[in-house]
Amino acid sequence: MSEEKTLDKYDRKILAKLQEDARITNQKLAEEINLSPSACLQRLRRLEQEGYFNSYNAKLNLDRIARHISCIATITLKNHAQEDFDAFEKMVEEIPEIVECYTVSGEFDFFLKVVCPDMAHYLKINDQLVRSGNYTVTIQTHVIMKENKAFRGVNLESLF
Amino acid sequence: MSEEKTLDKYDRKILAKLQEDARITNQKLAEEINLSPSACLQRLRRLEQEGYFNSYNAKLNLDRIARHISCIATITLKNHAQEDFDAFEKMVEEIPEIVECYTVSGEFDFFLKVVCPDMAHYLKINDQLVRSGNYTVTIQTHVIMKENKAFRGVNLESLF
DNA sequence: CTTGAAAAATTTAAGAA
DNA sequence: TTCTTAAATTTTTCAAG
Repeated sequence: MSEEKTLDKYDRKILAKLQEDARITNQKLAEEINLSPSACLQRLRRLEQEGYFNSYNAKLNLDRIARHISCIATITLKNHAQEDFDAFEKMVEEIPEIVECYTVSGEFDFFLKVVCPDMAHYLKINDQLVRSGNYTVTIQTHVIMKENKAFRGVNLESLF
Repeated sequence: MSEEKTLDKYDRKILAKLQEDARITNQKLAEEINLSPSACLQRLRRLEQEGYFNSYNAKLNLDRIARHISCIATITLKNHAQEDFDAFEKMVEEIPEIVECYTVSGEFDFFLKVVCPDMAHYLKINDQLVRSGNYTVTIQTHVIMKENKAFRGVNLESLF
């Protein structure tokens, strides 16, 4: 089987490099970590096979592409039965403008990130979240005014 | 110059596909959008040149890689002079465990996402944010218990 | 845009450390 | 095992049309 070995320094470098640049060629990757291309490719395929990568995504420069607003919403459900959570999560899944959703501890139940063409559009989604279903929610909206630090991967050094 | 033309349907498909799979080969990409490989590559290079992509990132399956916790923190500065914002943003920039930071409207000034090996480590960062500098902040921490929807790009359909 | 040829990268297979 | 080398395949890139 191909399971549960610890990651050595080459594996970690491969993970780190691909976080930074998912479109790097295997050949450049191999060169940067001092392995032959075929050994590097073999490791990459093994890591992929074993589920170390969730996805490879291009991050678009939305400002260049279309007028839009991004919001972070905090959500508090009125009732906390499992079915209330399930219903809310199902709704979230079906709304494509909601690009991220987390269940959290503390004052709120969920954090959402929503990307919309404009505020009118956002308000429709807000209404949909508040009214649809038989659960009741409290929503606080925070418009993103500046992205000070965009997600470009975690610092693996600080996790090992 | 190579500026300010509107995106046609091929361009949009290229952007959408690369959001979904940043490591797709140009050949497969060309096939999926019904263009010849060379025409497709020419468009991709032009889009890159014109700044439509911010980055290409592999999303790691952190659960598979190392024990860790992720938190969302809401931040409120006590003083709102420009220098207070600048000082806080500078500190955020220097802490690698902070993987995202947004300036927002509403009740809070910032949202942070933080990835740490454990809660003890998180508390150190919390202290660093509260004490360092001559600004004062209020921090509320929300531990992420479940990632209901991971970011895999925006729905371009809803923006056009 | 397309074709088609040259250059580069990926993938596979054989064998060494 | 995991690596390296080297050959076969595939992809990328470039030059015309």
